[in-house]
Amino acid sequence: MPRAKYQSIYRDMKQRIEAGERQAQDLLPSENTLVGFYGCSRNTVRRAIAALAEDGYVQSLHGVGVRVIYQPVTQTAFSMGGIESFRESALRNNKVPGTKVLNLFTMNVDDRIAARTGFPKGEEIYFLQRVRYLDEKPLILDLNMFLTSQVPGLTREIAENSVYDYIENELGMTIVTSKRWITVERVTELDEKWLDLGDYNCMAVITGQVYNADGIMFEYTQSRHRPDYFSFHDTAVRKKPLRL
Amino acid sequence: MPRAKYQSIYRDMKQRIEAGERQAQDLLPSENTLVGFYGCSRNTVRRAIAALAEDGYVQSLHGVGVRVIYQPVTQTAFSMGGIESFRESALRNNKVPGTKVLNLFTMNVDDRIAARTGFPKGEEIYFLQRVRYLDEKPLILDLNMFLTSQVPGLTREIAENSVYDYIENELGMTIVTSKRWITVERVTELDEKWLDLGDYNCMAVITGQVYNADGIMFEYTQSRHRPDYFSFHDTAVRKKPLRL
DNA sequence: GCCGATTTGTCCGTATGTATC
DNA sequence: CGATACATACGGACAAATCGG
Repeated sequence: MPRAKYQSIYRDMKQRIEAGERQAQDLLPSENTLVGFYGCSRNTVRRAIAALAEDGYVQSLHGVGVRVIYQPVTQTAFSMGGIESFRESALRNNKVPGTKVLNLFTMNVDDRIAARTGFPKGEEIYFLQRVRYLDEKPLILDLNMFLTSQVPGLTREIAENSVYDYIENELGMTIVTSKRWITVERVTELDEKWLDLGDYNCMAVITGQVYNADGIMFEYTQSRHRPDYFSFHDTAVRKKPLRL
Repeated sequence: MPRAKYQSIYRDMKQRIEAGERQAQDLLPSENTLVGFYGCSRNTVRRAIAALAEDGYVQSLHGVGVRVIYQPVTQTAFSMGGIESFRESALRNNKVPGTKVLNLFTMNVDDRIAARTGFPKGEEIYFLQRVRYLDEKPLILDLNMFLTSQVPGLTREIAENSVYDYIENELGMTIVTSKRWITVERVTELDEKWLDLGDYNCMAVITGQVYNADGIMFEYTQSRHRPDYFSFHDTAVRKKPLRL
């Protein structure tokens, strides 16, 4: 699968850390040692290490070594990170995913939608609304808009399973980048109608734009989560000590 | 400041994009062209491009080129991204920051705090609670715990300004990695006491652990945001099309 | 459909700088 | 000071994807 050498090294190192071969605070073998172990150049080892650092698994310490900072997570709520489909996230969290399609139709982008989503006015889009279940509980209200020119042939049946699976495997499109932002918004009538909210009057909302390999924004998403089952994870690396 | 060549190239390219020299959808000059322009090796150009891609400014397209996908953001709410101090974020968002210290004392980590934060039991910590203002409005309730062994000499005065500034510039400690997660929680009495919440019964909560260059988790943070002024941004790159 | 030019992706070897101990 | 380890940079080679003729 990972044809690139640095990727297989990255995966191997990652698995070793997850397996507990190196505990938090331990130093990895030096880069030069790893060069010998994996039979590759130092550049290649460094790429693998850089990828682990981005995942928050290790951190490089100049003149010292590479320290493991990975700690197994204690999972509670449904967590999302990276670009993942609902199905992928659900399975990663050991939940049984379910989907009910509320609406699926095509329409043209008007001024209001153009301003909100960033789609060009006049473009034809699919408008898709779904309720997402985890272990039978309705937790998420999803709104998706796809450019029909980019995602043709979308059906209710596909929407009930994985649209991303369809996009990537059937249409052969490559999803590359997504921009997302998280906000907290008031519950709407739709939220209350389809989800079990108790007395919460807020929802956790993930809004996003997804770009394909052509650099075209082909999807706009809004995912409204029940607050008590929402968790978003992130690891960040401080680049430059900003001076203010 | 950026002594590394690839960083100054990164900054230059970034500024040019922000200045509108290249619009979204445009292709950058090819890597080889940039090698000539900046007088460096191809690897160095590629590092700068990789950094721009992580920022969501460009995306590389195999066999095609590097496409600009940066679009100037329409700022509404207060946004936080990367590892930034409150002051840094506030200034970046053109707001006037203010701080009121509610509590600052030392204590020892008990079982309950150890379980919640990940600090070792028995360690001495600073316990700091603050209200954060933006343009005079109380919007954020901050809770910080610092290992006193790592952040000695913390005073009320420092807490009223930037603790991070103190840590990095006075103590000379380098902040490297942070893990954060975002959740939505019910309002507490403290939230209601110090913030103007209207009838919101939820808060956006950013919880995080911060590691220094020694790989020691020296800070635990909980930042409780008023929902209508909360926004968290993220760009993600899909690495491998997961097969399920 | 094939071929060749262009462009990005991967990998290597080497040299030098810099931080730590 | 010297040894070790990571950081940066260069130059070259080949692979893989894209696009036009």
